[in-house]
Amino acid sequence: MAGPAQDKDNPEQTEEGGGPARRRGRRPAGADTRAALLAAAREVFAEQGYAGATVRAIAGRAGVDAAMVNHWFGGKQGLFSAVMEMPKALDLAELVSGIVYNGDREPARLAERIVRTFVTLWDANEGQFAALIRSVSSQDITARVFRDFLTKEVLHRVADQVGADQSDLRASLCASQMVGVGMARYVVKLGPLADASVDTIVRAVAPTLTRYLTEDILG
Amino acid sequence: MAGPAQDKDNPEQTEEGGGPARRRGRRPAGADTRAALLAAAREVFAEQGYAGATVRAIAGRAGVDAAMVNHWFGGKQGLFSAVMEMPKALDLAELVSGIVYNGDREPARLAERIVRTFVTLWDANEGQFAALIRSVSSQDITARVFRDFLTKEVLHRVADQVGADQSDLRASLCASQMVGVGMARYVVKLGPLADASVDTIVRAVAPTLTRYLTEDILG
DNA sequence: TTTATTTTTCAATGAACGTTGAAAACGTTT
DNA sequence: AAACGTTTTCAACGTTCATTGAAAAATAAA
Repeated sequence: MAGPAQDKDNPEQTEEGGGPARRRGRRPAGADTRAALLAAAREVFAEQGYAGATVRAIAGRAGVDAAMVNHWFGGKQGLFSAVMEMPKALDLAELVSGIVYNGDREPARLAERIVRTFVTLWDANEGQFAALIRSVSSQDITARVFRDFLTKEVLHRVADQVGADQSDLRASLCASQMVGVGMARYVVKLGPLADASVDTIVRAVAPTLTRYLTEDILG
Repeated sequence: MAGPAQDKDNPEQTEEGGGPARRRGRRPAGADTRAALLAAAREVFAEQGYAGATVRAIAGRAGVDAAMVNHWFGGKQGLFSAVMEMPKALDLAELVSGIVYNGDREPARLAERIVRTFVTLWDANEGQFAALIRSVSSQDITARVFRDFLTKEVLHRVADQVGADQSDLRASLCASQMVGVGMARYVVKLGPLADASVDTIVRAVAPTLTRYLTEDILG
């Protein structure tokens, strides 16, 4: 990453557009440095992976000195652990609640709601899905944390809605198809799926989820 | 990555188990340093990502000096580009030929052959699928190269087998479900799919591919 | 054989990395 | 108001990184 001809290091410290140079010492009350570091770290780790993310870049985005990482989290690894124990879970969890606890438990419409909600959400936040995949595939412990979260907060709720047997397997199959669509549309950017409208994807994929939720899957 | 207490740097140079210390200068004929670097780089980039992979680690695994990366590829980026332009395509391409050019074009059996072949292959080579995903999601140009390869060498061949309309979309949907199964089984390691037998996965997933290949997908 | 060219390792370079200790600024307690 | 503890930046440290130039060894050409 080093070398003679390299033009990185754009300042981009915080939102203050060229205010007075920050003096040394404790800042005025109200600044939650710890939270700012957590938020910045979540972004940078997702964008760059663990090795690619530098402490200086994270601190820079949070608008504080790199030494604060050591002071608050004991080092880069500690910050990473802290990020992983709070993986921005609320948004997704609330989203799933909105899909599932709806009064309408008819499987075909439940499936359609799942597909449409997630594709619409991922379409709106360009790059969010790819960042999630990068994060999950970059380190083993990330995958473990994500799996625990997904199982507890999402799959079990979907499985509870369908009265069928093998509900865990059924919910996992649904998740696998949704992740596959995301990989094809946002990461690999396969033409036919990347260019398709939300409606097209719903028409194509929702029946697959319906089948996973209702039909006999084993012998 | 630096720090006071750190115990890395296990030699692990090449396969020669402690032979005479290699002398300086050109080595005897027959040693294809360029190819050795390419092979080592493919492994290390897949395992560590672009930022995590060091030139020293790659050269060490190839059994040569780190300076050879500059001599043969102009630097780390050049080596990465060279790796990506030859993404170990032959294995997968030949595999697909075996699945597709089989005489048996009946969609349901074609779908079953696809699912069984890929899951069996990925099961046999533990970590191969995860390494592929890490590689594809780590950098944009990797995703582009992989997409071009997948479209040309795999999807078009599958699409040619089914005489239906929208064959590109159909093949892409099949690929999305297979990638999703791989993510769930090998990367996130979702229990129900990670623990399931190959037969179970075939019974659950193959009908999905059959539907993508045959049924009316657009209203 | 002598000369030239290519291939390889070695040693060194400057940059960037994570980390640390001390000093400075702020809030809190006495 | 004075003392104390906490928070923050700064400056520096040692390490590791990618890269480079020169020397050494092998092959190729003369």
